[in-house]
Amino acid sequence: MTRSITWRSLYSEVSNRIAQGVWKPGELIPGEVELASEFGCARATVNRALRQLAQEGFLDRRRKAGTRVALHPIRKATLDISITRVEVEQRGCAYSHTVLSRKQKKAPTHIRNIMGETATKPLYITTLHEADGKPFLYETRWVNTESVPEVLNADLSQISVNEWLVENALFTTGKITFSAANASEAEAQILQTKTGDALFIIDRTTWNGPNTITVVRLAYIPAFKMSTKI
Amino acid sequence: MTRSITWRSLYSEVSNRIAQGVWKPGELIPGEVELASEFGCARATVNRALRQLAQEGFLDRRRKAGTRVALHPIRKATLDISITRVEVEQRGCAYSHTVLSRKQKKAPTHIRNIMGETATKPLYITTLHEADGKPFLYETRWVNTESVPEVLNADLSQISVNEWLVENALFTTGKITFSAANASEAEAQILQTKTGDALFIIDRTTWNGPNTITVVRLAYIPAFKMSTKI
DNA sequence: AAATTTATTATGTGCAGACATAATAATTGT
DNA sequence: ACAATTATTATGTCTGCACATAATAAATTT
Repeated sequence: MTRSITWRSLYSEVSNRIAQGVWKPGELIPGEVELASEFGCARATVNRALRQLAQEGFLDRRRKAGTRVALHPIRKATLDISITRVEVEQRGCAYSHTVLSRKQKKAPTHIRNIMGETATKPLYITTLHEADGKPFLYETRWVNTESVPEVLNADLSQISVNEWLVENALFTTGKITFSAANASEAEAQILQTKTGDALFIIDRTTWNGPNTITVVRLAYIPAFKMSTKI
Repeated sequence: MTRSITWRSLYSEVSNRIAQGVWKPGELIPGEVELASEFGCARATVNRALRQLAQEGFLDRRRKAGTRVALHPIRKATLDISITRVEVEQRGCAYSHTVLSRKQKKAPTHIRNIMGETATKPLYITTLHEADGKPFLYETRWVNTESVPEVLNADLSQISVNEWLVENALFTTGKITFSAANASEAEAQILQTKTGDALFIIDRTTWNGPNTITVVRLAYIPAFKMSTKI
């Protein structure tokens, strides 16, 4: 018996037709029923392939209107946000970290605006993450002690806050902002670089439902690059 | 007749169980058959929901081994990489651009290493993209004239290279690198900022099959931030 | 005990058919 | 001419079933 068409092979075929310009941007491609008969497979199989391509931004699909090749192929770059230890280890480096400070205190206004006024006395922790013993990432973090009271008793010398939170505080949504900033004098000293050097910055806020869990700022060393395929 | 379970409702239910810790990180959750009977729906529906959750990094699924809640929920941050015009317009600003230079010349070594030695005399174009008339993004781009010879005749005053390439040169794969860099004297002047200011940098290379299409570096103004939800 | 083979099992995928839904086109009423 | 209503249609999704595949566990041989 001949192997039947797989949705992946159909996916490839459609990709190729787009890549080679057989179907041009903005153009309406044949409907699912027509493609199913062309390729001799079930409509569900066509649907699976086209849905995937649409999700990846290659196609625009709308009921009744049909399926078009994306006019402005909004490529989606997917960045894997993992814990810092894994990030360092994936670069083939030995990971270590040092807790620089840790205290409960009143948050400054801009943090209270994010965490809400109810978050009295959050925990403020600064950590230096190291790759092969050299500075890699300076993390400044506010943890809402009302959402995650157990953090006050956690031993953060063995496992970083970063990792502790991932395993102990679940979150449903988050917001990430990427930007660049000049290193302040303090940051430069901690990261062993020069004041004013351009640092790659990630600001991240995470929530579990309506409750803010943590607000964190990650300042990477100047040499840091974050790559992904599209 | 009662409405049947949708894969989205099942998706929500499973999300909640993870978020609320009913199913904890690393834990094995019930199999598809069992869930299907619990929720009174077909296995395909369960599969659809769990597959989606796995794709988003909440679950780890392996044949025979079953489905587990992700131990290190590697959150995937998805950035939409669209053309600059759209990016500016989405910020509610009026878009314009100025071609600063445009000539065919021998590429420097680091560009030839990427584009390949065959790419003789690529087109080098520098463009300033403006939001509400003010500098927004400085683009320096090398276009492989062997892959895309038509670019030599394109009128890039009305439509930016960026946009022209998206519509005229299809690409199958690409690589994006995000980093931070201090503005050079020339960059600072073009972006109307100060030398040394931290700029958010995106380097992007795109290919169509084995052929390099273009190598581009985007230097954003210091105030630039790139956000996404996770 | 170790290595190899065989069974088992949960997910992965394919099919045909049915109905749901959203968006558009055609029709009707004013 | 315009607005409101009614088809029409392509995608979206659910069902029930079957077989494929990968990974593990069990059984067997060496």
